[in-house]
Amino acid sequence: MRRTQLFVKTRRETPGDEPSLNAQLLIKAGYVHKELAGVYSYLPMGKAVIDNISKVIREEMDSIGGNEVLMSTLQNKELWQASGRWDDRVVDSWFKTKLTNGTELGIGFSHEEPLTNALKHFINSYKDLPVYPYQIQTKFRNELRAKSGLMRGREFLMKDLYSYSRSAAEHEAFYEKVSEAYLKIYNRLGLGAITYKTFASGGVFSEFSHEFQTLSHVGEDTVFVDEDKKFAVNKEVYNDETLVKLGLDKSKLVEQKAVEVGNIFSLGSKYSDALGLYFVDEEGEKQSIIMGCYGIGVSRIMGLLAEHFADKDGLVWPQNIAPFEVYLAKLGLDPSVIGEADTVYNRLTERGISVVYDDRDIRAGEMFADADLMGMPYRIVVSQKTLGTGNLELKKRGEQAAQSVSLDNLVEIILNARKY
RNA sequence: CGGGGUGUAGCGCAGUUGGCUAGCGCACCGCGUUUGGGACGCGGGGGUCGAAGGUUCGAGUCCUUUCACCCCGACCA
Repeated sequence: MRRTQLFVKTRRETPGDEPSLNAQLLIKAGYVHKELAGVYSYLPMGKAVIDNISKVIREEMDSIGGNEVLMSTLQNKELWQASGRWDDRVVDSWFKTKLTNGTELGIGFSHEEPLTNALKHFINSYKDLPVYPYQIQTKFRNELRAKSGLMRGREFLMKDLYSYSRSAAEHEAFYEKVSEAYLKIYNRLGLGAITYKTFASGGVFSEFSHEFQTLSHVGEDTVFVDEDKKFAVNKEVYNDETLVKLGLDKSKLVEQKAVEVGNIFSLGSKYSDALGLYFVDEEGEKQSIIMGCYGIGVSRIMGLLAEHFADKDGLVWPQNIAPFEVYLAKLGLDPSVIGEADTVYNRLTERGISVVYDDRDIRAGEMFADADLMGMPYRIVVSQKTLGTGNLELKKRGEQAAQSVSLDNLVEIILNARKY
């Protein structure tokens, strides 16, 4: 994309009402627009980052048998009354609204009830199970206090997967598969080394659950990490009895701040029974369905990545997450420079490399500052100087030195650097 | 929801014990000079000072109410 066709503009100054680094950087660099406290809109590059994160998640969900769906945001009150979750005393983060005729509606904060209800049209026999629907969709939660930029919003993007299994054993096996898929996702997002599967409280319907916690000084959670076992325990459930049960050595645990980037729950048959979703087994007997739910905060991860991969000059995206792999800077208005930059832009684009081409008539310093702030992994410069060498100038974001390389080499370097 | 802070141009801010035409920087428009790390000069446009009400000859400034944003806490299936 040409910079002259990209409507966003970077800012020099930090927004005064955003103390969190992730929101500061993403607003300054033109990735998001703040609508309200805890409510952000995604501008073109922010949308691209969301899509790139979603792509990783989607591929891993599909690989374990996920079926992607997109559920409605407006919710039927009766379904939630069936499970006992309509009452504000049970779920205090509801947003609710009304039809003009007075009928109350909910605005979805999760989707166990409507999804389970919809599946009643398709699940009858043991032959129809197991199934694993998931979606990447906007969730609404009326948090008392939004904070930490994109990391804790009232409206946010979440991947939610639900499993419907025929038995506890079948459920447990899938729960483990999801856990492994989650670790792959965090690896591919560049967070693998600092993300830990974490023992946590189970909420209402099960004794325990597992969270995935990424170590970060901006985290709201406290966990105790066993580095060797790559496992952690949330402070909420940290006690001697739990440590014994988990086989952890208290002396090896280190207390750390962390961001919850995922959570997996066993739900038993609470929702399937409440909504009347059953199956008939081989003997013709009606049986309960065992459910699980598995969440990943997509927009929260975007905030975390922005916060984690940054330096004093701005964002530093991993190559598979960056909205563009290349920031192509054309210096000056000399026709031969413009011609060469156009050629480079076309060649890279033809090879499937995503490029933002800064074709504006501005000074070099301003372009470089923008390139750094926006955080694309590669910066390529075309100028009178590079024309003289016959090569192009390539600089990786985060490194000081630039190198002089041919267009063909440059394409190879960028394509070979793709890890996933 | 308790406590604290802040609302002045798109953004960041200043505005004295109430005083005359509400300022500065960035951004934006025009002209010129510049041109490899956010250039400079000259000229210009943009404001119901968060909102409502009140006190006063006079309110950005004082009072009341209210809304929003930020922080701490509580909360976070």
